[in-house]
Amino acid sequence: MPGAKKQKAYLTVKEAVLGRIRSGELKPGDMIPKEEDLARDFGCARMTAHRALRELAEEGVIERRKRAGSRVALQTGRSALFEIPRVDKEIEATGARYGYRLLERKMTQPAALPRARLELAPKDRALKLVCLHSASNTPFQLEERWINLKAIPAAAEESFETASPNLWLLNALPWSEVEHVVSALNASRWAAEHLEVPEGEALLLVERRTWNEGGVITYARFLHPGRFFSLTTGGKREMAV
Amino acid sequence: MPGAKKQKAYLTVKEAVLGRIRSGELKPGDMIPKEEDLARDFGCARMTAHRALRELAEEGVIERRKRAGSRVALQTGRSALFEIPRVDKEIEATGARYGYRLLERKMTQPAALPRARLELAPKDRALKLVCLHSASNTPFQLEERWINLKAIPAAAEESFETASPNLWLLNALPWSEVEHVVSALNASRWAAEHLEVPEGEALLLVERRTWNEGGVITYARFLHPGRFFSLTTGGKREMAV
DNA sequence: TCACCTAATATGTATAGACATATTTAGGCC
DNA sequence: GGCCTAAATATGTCTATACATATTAGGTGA
Repeated sequence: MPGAKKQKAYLTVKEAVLGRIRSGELKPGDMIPKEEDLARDFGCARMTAHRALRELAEEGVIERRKRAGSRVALQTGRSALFEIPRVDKEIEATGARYGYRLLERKMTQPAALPRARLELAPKDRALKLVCLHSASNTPFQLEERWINLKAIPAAAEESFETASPNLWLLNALPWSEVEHVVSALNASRWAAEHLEVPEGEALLLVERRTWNEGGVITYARFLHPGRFFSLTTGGKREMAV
Repeated sequence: MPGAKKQKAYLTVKEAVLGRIRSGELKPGDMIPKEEDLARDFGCARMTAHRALRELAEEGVIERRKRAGSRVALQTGRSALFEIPRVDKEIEATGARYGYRLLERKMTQPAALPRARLELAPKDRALKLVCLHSASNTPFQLEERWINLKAIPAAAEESFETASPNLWLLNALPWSEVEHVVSALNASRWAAEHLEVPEGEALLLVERRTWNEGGVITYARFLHPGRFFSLTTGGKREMAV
């Protein structure tokens, strides 16, 4: 064919199999030809067919077992992946001006909930910060953060007047594991004032904990007006081609 | 070493590099040895080192460019991945009894918002369903769904009295693309009654659209009491080993 | 019949070598 | 100096082959 351009062989195989699944020719539970057959059919090496199927398995489209072969995955309606956008990038992407303000900074014995999240002993102290992120002077995110000083003593020396805790911690820490939990709650009087919304307004709450080898480093609560913030995924996005 | 068990070579390389990043030895922006050197250092083939680095790149830990080499990724605080659990599985996992009830079913010209989401013409009709999912008689999820009958005429014949639209559509459709949007909103009187929460309570709203080659098949709004439903990710989870 | 062993089979990992591709560097020309 | 070209280089893909590993199927004997 004149217009046909050469494609990566493993993508050719991958898309062919995916196409047969999407068209309905192969239904959930159906067997997929074995690597050897695919290789023969498409005129490629088994390793090439193997890569195609491996990626489909990593994406959850098919399920594979040694000796038993490969089948179309059963739970098509399985978990969707979401992304939490970075606040500053998100704001700047819309053309708005990103603003940051430190509202509170104190060394304190955290309340029961943050203390439990930080896995601290009852009398331990932590650094509490409250910050407001805004887009062109409109409040966008209210951040409450507790930092475990035993994990990063250096944080006690930092004012956080201009640098957001998030950025500072990213530079200060070598690496870490993260946990996120998303839920909804009604705006307290305090949150409502800072976010400039009515009391009781529905807010999206993102809680984040970050770990080191040593234990929990920081626990943060991000509050967003529901109308401003959403997590999105998918959107007719095709597989990477 | 006596206790040392043989590990997959590509994981040995992958974890070694990841360890140097986590320990802080390699910081964001730092160069990573080229595949050839890693292969020599670890006594493996270049393909093996290649796979280790490829996976790290797929996970976003490092960034790679031809000729320019590989570096530790800059934005460590980048997007987190979330999972939306499947309602029925989620409920049954807690030991509770999953319940489903159809509250409403009618053929209608959808309101402006759902019509726009379905990308329908002004006079087009769609099938509207309202369903309640519950866990041991406690309302858990209120589902409003619109189905594009031009995309699946067969839906008009289905009562949906016992089978939830989600399951029915999964069986009826060959394959599809999906978009999700998550946000928070205050419970309307109507939603509050069905979910048995006070009016104005913060709810988590998940909107979902599903596509075919033909276009949008269905648009659904899932409402959850904020206290009941949360999306989680991470949780000190280590890389797949 | 059933427990157990063995063979067959499909996927999983590893290797070495080849060529393709993108990008930077260096050289040469004006 | 500025611009173009060519070489150098690191990653990306592909092949062919080999062996490892998990699982199923079949057979064997108590």
